[in-house]
Amino acid sequence: MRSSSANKSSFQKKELMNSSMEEEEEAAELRRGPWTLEEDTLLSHYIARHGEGRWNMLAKCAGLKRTGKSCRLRWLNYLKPDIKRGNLTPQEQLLILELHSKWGNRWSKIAQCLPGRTDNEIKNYWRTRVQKHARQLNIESDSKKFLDAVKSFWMPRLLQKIEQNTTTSSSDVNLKNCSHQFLSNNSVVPFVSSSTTPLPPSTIIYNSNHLPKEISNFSTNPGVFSSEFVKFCDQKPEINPEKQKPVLETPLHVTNGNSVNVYNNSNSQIPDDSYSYMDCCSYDMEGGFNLGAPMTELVGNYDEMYSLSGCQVAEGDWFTSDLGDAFWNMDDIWQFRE
DNA sequence: AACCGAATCAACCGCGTTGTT
DNA sequence: TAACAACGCGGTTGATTCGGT
Repeated sequence: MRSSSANKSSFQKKELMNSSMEEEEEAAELRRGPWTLEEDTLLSHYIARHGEGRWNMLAKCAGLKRTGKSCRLRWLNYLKPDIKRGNLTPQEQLLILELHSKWGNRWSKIAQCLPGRTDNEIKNYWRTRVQKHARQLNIESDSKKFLDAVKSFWMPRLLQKIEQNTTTSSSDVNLKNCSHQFLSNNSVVPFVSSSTTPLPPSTIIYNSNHLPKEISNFSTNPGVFSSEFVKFCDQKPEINPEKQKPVLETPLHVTNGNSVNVYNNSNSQIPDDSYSYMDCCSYDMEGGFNLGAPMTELVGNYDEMYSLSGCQVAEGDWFTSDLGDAFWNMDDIWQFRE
């Protein structure tokens, strides 16, 4: 990338000087700072006609006095039609927290799991909201301590918020309105139910790398999907041997976006390698979802950290008192400006 | 109404990676 | 295989907005 002009002929040197002067002139002409409406229109129209890519050339051909880099960024972060505007939903926040705990600052990777959200937006969310609270608590935001606090207080609160939204929302809210399905190739598509049966809005299924293999082998009726909250973790928790097996009092229905699959204890359909990733689930047999129903027993070490319904925390943990209060009082976390 | 600090977020920058010649 | 261009990512900056006094 970095070239030296040493050992060049005088002709070459002259050429280089000319080209660098041209570059300087070009650079002087280049616009910086906020984009104008006119520039946005130029860029959008050009991409609509010619597609994206080759950004430097695109910038010139479109008549934009911007760097290719700047055009790319403007398109990806702002102009692209599928960009989602507005505040992050509790579901999205929850996902960010979980994925960040797994992948760290891999913003673009995290963004791939949140359709319509950009890496920049997620990065900003993390820095302005999450890190802010870490600072307030005098904890390093990348420390285990903070991670524990997030898992123990923040995530349950988000889950609670999701539950609350579920109760207050209409029962015929379809899952497609508020959730996404994470497919095995890591791409994410909005869930579109083939059924007219109302689906619970809080269902999240993600990181299907670890979804049971059986999922694709089931032939099922999509209309019977009724798990209230099903979540799979990509990160294998430390398993308490005595608690390894999830207790499914009723069959568990899991959707991969295309079909619904049923698991239960009796026929051991949940493969050993996958049930341990099951974080929590609850199920209402009757097709609706029953928020009053007890949660099915949690699996893995997360159950010692919290339960979905009660947000219980093991006694004696360092964060249960003062710090816990600090977290509980972070009401701004749950405020969503419209 | 004016000021000021904090919060937010769009945009920039540097650098590593990937693709092309 | 080297050189270069383009791309993409993560960190940082700075303009704008918000909220309190």
